[in-house]
Amino acid sequence: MTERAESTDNDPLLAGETDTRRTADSSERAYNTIRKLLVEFTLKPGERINEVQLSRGLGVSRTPIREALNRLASEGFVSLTPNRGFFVRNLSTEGLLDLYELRSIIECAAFKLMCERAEDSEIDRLRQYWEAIVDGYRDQAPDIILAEDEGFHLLIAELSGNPELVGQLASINARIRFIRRIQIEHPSHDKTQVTSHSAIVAAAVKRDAENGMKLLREHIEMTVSATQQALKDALLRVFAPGNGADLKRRRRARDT
Amino acid sequence: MTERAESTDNDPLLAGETDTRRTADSSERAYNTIRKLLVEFTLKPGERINEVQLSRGLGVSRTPIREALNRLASEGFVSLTPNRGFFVRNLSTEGLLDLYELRSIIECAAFKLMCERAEDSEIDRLRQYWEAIVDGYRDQAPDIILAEDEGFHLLIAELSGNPELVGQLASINARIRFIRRIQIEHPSHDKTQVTSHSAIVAAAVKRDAENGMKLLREHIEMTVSATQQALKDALLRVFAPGNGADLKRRRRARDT
DNA sequence: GAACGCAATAGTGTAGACACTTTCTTGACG
DNA sequence: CGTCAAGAAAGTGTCTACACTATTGCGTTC
Repeated sequence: MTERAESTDNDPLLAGETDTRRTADSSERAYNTIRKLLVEFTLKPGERINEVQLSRGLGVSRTPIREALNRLASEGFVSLTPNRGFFVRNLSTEGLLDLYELRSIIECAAFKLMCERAEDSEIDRLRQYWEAIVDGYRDQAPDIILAEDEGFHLLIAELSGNPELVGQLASINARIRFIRRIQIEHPSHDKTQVTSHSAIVAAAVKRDAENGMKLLREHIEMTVSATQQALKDALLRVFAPGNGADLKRRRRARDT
Repeated sequence: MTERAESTDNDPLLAGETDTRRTADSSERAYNTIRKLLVEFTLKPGERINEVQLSRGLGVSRTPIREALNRLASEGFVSLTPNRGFFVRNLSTEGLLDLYELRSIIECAAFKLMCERAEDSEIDRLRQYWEAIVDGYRDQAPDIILAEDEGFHLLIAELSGNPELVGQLASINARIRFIRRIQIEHPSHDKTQVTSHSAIVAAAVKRDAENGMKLLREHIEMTVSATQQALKDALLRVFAPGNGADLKRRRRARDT
């Protein structure tokens, strides 16, 4: 998924850009809005998406809604079954593990390639990026931490020199972002990320691919278990017994 | 124990489905048809896609055409610029290398995971798959070779136990399929794949992750250079000066 | 009282129309 | 002659309408 060519003429190479579509208007706004609804669990996992209702809510017709949903389907947020419509895809604990595993694979590969190919000045850019934010890191708002963290890892991907890796990582990030946010806000969130990142930067400077990959792998794995717990709590909260009013008519629970 | 919290009915498990869309009708057919047009270079790299023309050609309205194009955009086949429409994305030589690199990363990781996790019976499934086709492999039609080859590599991804890897690989395959076909049909195509695959199977049986990954990496890298030449020839053929009839109005030839 | 079938309702899938933007054409002006 | 401008043509983005499918609700039968 996902790249997009930007402007005008066809920029010849597959422009490593990261996000593919830009419908400027309703369609784009619909995409962003619906994505937010998904990310914030306003649209709940397993739930059927009512296009008409959504289109009323957003004040546009069903056409841009459907375009946005199609895009979200390609990106794995929702699924579409023939004559029944779109459903919110639910990321189970298991699916989450798979995604994190993929992320680990991509990031480790990116780190290795970065060590092999990046200019010294580029590596230095990574160092600078981290040093610029490391001090206030712990104290930021969750959204800021999240953005800075994603930025750090994305920068590694960029320095790998392979735009496809950037695209992949960005796409993965988008899918697990809501969970990461939940995890960051969760009481169990420890701030060892700071030391992890510093160590990773150090490995990069030394171009020690092996060690850096190991650190990355551990860094990612470390968050997984915490995230699992956070996810479980979040799902419990969203589907807490007693607020059944939300799920008006859910007789058939088979989804995805 | 673990998941299966009490969210009661809607069990939150993600059905690890891999592919998400299924529009059954015009939209699905449009998707397949357009994708074929792209893969076969009927729609040429850099070219602007005319929705009206396409919809006439397929005998449907623009609505399903646009849905298909949106999907193809998310998958990287085409790009969309705001008020100008969809363009055929052109895979440059450089972009091709990036894609192959990504493929190599995914496949190697999948192989390793397979070695770690797969049941013996599953590994045997891989062996059987290959043995069943190895004999007639060289003599098949290009499309068959391609499908069998993809099937082989996809099976490895499946045996990794991570559906995300399967999805990623499938998506990559789709994007480079047309080039692979060109390469298979190209005179330079040597059939060393047979021995490569056999060696990879052997490594899998021995669960020798290191060696298998090395073989895979070489196997993929080996095809890259051949493919590059094949791609160059193909582009030359498609854009050959003198067949301007095809491109009715291409005043701006600035592409690729 | 429960299962079945049929009508009514809700919802998706596609078509066609219209508004607005981009692109092309033509003609005037330097 | 070349440049620019204005109008015409082509094309996209979105809306509304309608057909067809799935779902719900109700009445009938056993």
